[in-house]
Amino acid sequence: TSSEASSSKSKVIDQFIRMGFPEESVIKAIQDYGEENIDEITNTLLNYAEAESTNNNSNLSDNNGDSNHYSGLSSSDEENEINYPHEEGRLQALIKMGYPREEASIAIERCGENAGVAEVVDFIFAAQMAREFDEFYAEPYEPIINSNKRRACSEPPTRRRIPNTAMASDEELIRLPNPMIGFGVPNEPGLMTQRPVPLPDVARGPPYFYYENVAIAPKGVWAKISSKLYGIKPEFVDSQYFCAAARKRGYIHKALPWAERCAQMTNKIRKVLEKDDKNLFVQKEIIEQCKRWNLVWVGKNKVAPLEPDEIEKLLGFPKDHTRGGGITKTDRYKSLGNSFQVDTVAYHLSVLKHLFPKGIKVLSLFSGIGGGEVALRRLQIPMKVIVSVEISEVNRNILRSFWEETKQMGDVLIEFKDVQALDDHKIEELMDHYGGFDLVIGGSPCNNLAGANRVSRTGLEGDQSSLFFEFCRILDVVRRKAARMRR
DNA sequence: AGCAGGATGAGTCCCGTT
DNA sequence: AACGGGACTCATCCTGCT
Repeated sequence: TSSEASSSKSKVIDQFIRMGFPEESVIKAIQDYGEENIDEITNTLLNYAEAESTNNNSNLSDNNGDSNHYSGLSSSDEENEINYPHEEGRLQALIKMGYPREEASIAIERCGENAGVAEVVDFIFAAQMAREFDEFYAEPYEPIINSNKRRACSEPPTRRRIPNTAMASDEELIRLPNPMIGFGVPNEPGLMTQRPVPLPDVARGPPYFYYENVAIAPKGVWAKISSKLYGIKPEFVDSQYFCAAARKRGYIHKALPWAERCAQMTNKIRKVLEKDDKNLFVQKEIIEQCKRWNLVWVGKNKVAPLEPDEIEKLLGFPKDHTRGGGITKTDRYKSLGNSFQVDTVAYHLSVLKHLFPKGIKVLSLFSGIGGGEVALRRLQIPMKVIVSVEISEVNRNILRSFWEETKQMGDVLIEFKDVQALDDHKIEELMDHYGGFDLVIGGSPCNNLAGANRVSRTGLEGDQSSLFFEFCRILDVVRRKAARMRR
């Protein structure tokens, strides 16, 4: 903020501090490597962070308050953001930071006039990483840095050759990370794993899209999904890091299991608790059972299954979101069970906030009770257009009443019953009418993938789960049409 | 209809031991 | 490496009651 010369430097520092690294470490790393060697700095900082977390993770309070003002998503982000209103200003800043003029100006053009310098820098990084990713295809070496073995990635990126057979099997095997904390979680600055792999070139261009399904699917399913979605690697996250609901989803999210049928169990537990001898074993057993059946404490010695209201809250929906309009309790359980966890999705979608200040146009497939829409509203991203596809009537009613209640700016909510009814021609027509879509979002049916299914766990080709291919089809049409519209 | 209870089982991964 | 036990899972179907 003092002078322009120093502001470009502090920009780099700021960026790392915002990623959760201690300020002094950042400064030291930059002194050691020079601010242009971002990769080296990142590796060094990761090493520090790992050493820190293994040595002592208990004495966080010893730090004085000054050093931990890196509150991930807080509004201070916006205040620190230095906007260069004129293209020339931003270009100069980037060149000063050491980026080639040509690369910088392309990035500025692609990011639009409202983009801040930090965003443009992100874009350049992504482009650089994408190029490296391409090399991988030309000349095989280990593509994915295993998050659990950070040591392997903290070394300089030596390119180890691996046999071709390993390449083939890698396509089949997408390993679930443990723990599933995604690319980092609010209030846990130290935790960063499994950053989504840089986008392959084919995935570039609008619209953004967001796909979700159960993490623990039959073997090969996620590899197939990934290959159909431009080879982008899935991100696996457990919502327990965002709310009190612990479920593992691939993207990306998590919903609640069916846990309302356990009257017997609650009585058993009450009886046990009323006895005197509650030894350690019994206590452990009780906690175990509560977790298994998803019971909550509702009084002395009393546990109970979750009410729909409570599930609503856990999943991040507004109170009574699924209530009313003649909806039965069973239907509420069912609809909620199939939904997004709003906080988790909102965290992922938060990157869109500054990209669409004037509103976003969304194609929402398998909308359900509108988890994606609620997440966008939570982020205060105005929704100009929602085209929603949802087969269940009760769910469509819920989404419509949410829409009417919240009065989005465009007042446009178009509903379709069936993804298959949304044919290619219809999509193009809608895109012509509204000027394209900014985001395609949806989670396709998990029935035939979910472990709890005893009857028809038939995989991605199953009756319902095969609708995933409709997601791909629609996304592809939207992308190609968008490309044509840009010309 | 709506609701609650209960039976139904396998694929996958983790983690400890051999 | 290989093996085995344990834990886990956006489910489905049927029954019986109100």
